[in-house]
Amino acid sequence: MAEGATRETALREAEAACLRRGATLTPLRRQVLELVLDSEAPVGAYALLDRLKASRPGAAPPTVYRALDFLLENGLVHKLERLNAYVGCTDAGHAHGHDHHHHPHQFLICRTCGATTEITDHAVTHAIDAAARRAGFALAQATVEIEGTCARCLAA
Amino acid sequence: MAEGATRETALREAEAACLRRGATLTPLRRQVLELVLDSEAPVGAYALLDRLKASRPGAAPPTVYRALDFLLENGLVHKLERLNAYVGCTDAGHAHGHDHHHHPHQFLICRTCGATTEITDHAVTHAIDAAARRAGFALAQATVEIEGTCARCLAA
DNA sequence: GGGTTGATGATATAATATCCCAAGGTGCCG
DNA sequence: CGGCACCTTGGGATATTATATCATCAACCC
Repeated sequence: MAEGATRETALREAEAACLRRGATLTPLRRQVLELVLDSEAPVGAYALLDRLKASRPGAAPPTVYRALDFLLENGLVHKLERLNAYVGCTDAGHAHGHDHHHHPHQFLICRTCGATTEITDHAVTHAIDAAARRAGFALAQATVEIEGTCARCLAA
Repeated sequence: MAEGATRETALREAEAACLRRGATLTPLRRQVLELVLDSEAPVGAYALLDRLKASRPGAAPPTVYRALDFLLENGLVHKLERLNAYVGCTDAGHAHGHDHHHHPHQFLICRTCGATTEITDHAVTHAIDAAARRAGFALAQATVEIEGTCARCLAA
């Protein structure tokens, strides 16, 4: 995120995805999405709320949580459970391949710089599917959050 | 958990593990561990606190969080990030194979009955290791939480 | 005794998330 | 037009999860 071009692309794709799904990307929701996309690292709900207040003084926790719920539902952002923070979905256009909004994905979270990378590793996905199947477990969604040190911080 | 024999075994192994590690399983820590082991499903910190108060009226949030921190450090319990809840580690004796306390593991969480199963699937572990390596990422710890419906609830 | 360390007690506060009710807007249908 | 259903937002209160801080106490070492 954060390189200008990507942000605009992501926003355009978000609007297209909502259109396809019959969902409405209202100004408020779009603004929260912009705030998430503008963050380098995962961003907490209350940090979003603070920034939102600059243009909407009346904003309260439910304001941002409702918008986040919508964005999560529609696969436009993801939540990092270990951090209680949110990131934009960078798997541009995944909706083409998936009717459902929860495409399989994993995160690499750097403990040093906080940067978070979304990946879609099919070997991981398959191994998890297989493990669930072996346990007779019907998988709905898998959370994979890998913590460590990113390549850039290792170099430094 | 929760079948009598397992509980006692787990407690004995916990004491042995602490001994090996030079850590002290004090009465308080042991009691919190018992409370976690006695729960069928993952249990929240404040639920533990309520139960703890029965025998320790003065207990406060830090009381239980400090005990949980110790138990997490020593690999005796795990935290489920999606649920903000805690379970006993059922990988009995993993400390024999791992000097460090964070042995690789995954969870299967049933949305219907809440039951949570810890598994250690080497294919998943390897796939994650490989994905991290490919990204030049030094893995410290991976959180894998698989949500869905367990075999028993599927049958019903 | 004096000093250090580790564990606990106790109060307060921070950070994250949800509930509830009301108000406005939009479209649909009679 | 009027009424109704639906979705979205406003706004306040509250619930839930987690940490900060300072004091106390016991064990141990020298």
